[in-house]
Amino acid sequence: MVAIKLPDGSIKEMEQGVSGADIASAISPNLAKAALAIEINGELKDLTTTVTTDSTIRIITAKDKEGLHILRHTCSHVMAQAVKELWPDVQVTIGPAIDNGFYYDFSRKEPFTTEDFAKIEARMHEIVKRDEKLERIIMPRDEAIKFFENLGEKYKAEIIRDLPESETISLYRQGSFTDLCRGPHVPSTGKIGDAFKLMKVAGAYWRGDSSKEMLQRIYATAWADKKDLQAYLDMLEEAAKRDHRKLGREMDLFHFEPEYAPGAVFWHDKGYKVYRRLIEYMRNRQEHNGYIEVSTPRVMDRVLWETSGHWEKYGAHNYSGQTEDGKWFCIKPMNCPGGLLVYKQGIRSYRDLPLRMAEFGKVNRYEASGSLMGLMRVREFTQDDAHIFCTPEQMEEECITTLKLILDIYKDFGFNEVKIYLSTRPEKRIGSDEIWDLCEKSLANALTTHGYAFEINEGEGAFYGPKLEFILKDAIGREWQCGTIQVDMNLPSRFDISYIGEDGEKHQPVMLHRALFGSIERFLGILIENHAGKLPLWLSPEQVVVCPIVSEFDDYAKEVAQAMCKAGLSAATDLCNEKINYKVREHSVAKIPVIAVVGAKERDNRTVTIRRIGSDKQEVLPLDDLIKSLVSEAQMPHADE
RNA sequence: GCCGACAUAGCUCAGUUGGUAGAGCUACUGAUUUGUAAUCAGUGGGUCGGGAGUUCGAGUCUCUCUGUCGGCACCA
Repeated sequence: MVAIKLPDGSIKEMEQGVSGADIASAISPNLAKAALAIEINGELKDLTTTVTTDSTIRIITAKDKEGLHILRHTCSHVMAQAVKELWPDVQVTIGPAIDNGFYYDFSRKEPFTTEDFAKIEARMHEIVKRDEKLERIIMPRDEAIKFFENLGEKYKAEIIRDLPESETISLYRQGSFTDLCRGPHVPSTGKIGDAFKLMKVAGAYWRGDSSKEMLQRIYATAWADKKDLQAYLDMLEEAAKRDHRKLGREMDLFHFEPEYAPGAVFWHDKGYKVYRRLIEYMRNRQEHNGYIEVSTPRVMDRVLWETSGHWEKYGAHNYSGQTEDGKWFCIKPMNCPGGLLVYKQGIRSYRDLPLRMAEFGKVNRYEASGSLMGLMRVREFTQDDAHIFCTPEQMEEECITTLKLILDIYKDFGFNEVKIYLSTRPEKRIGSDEIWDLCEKSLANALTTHGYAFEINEGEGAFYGPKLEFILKDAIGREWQCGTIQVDMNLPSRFDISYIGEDGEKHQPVMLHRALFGSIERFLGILIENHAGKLPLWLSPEQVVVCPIVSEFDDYAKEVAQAMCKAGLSAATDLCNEKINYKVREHSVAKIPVIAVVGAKERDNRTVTIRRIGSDKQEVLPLDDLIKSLVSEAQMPHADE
């Protein structure tokens, strides 16, 4: 007998060799039906796995995060099976579960079309109905390679060849389809249900390597039930409505000129107001947190980037050209050399450190055409950049101070959930392993000792040093990378900067790069999507529009708007000859935060009826009170620090 | 950059098997003076992304360039 410990703490004595399925049945028939897998001593296993020693177990269903993941993974096998049944000459590669669903990469000459989706889905439903058992097969490596080669599946054979010798080779078979897979999987295809949907087809490189051939990836979404599926589809629809490119046009914030300036923003009056407001906010926060601000040239000699090492790595992505005198200039892709040259003016003492040097620098990078995306990825953008020069001893504290400032600033924009990643040394890098060890450790230490949770992004650091990355979660759960703090062990030596220490000797300072918004353009895009265009009052380019019911009240409307403007609000009037319904619709679409309506009642009582964006409630307020409360609401956070 | 889809009026889109471009909204003009998401009527607006080819004839077919979208790769 073995002792089976269940999640509620109870212990069941069961026969040795009892399977996960047996345990589920012993607990309840409903659980047996819902069971997808079993967790034995923290490890996820197939339901057919037998328990031979005393163990703590948990039966996994589609209600569990892990269960859904397994269901999606099996669903990807079902999709591959469907594709193989329909087009036997297609080769299969990999098909993992991902957030919200799964994908599978296929190798096939003809492109899959969305018309094929209906066929594939129909076949998948058929396979689910067949309720084929998934069988785990362990195979010796050579035999497995031969097995897949005989099937003509060269990608699978390649994967097995590259697996470490120690790895057990497991295959999963359902009906006529067998796939190389670690597992675990649901016991039979019937468990998948019908809450899945093929979403899109896209290209993807074999093994994620752009030098290798391109495969066809089919993305699909899968859920425990139809209700969850529908909720997900609704969320996507909601996200599409928030698309900043669409809202940017509707709100008259900015536009692009794909022909003349691909990937560069033309800010309109209103959009530029928000842009300036963001800088104003950041400038204020920086000034109160010990920063100085500089401005350095946008066009500088290419030699600077050769010195920094960036030319070698990113030369092709720079905008540059030769002038008549034979010099080769470069539009700056980053602000660092400018900052360094400012630092190098005069002799720095340890007393000057930490020196926090900010710059709202406009930079240009020739990003790959396929990577451009609205405001989120552009070829010309403004960094809220800063370089912090400090002594090695100050580094940890500077990191923490900066980190605290970042989190505090995000809060002002309503982002309370922020993930922190520590990105460690990439394959291609400079600097000795000892220095990398030191920098990575001190970043990790700083986080741990101050109680910040973080995850490691293996190999994702910059070539010159590790970095912390800050990822915001927006109102509909999407994640956006914004701020970063980077330790630079490259530039201080390459530009030979120094400070005079207490000992009277020259020392090399540590250099930190940090950006909190990251790019003003991108951050603004994120704000638009997060708020679905309904920016908070303090960021809104137009805060109030005053609409008279009929032209008789134009004068009062003007008076109201004037009083508001005088109080520092941005208020306009809409005196056009339209019904109030039309005006309300018009300004709601334009996302004006406050629509103020005035008619006889209002004029006679010196009141205003307001309607806030996103609400259909009306509120009547005395003019003076309204102005007072709007002025206070429109106050920029920390304005009075 | 790579794979796929797409590019028609300011915006959203229609345009049958190739036969010479259409709607709604916007804009403009007029009427209407209206109490919380579209008042009515009229008018204007397009070398169908650029270039080349096939054809008697191309928005429609082919090639090419540019760009956009969805991914991949990249992201100092």
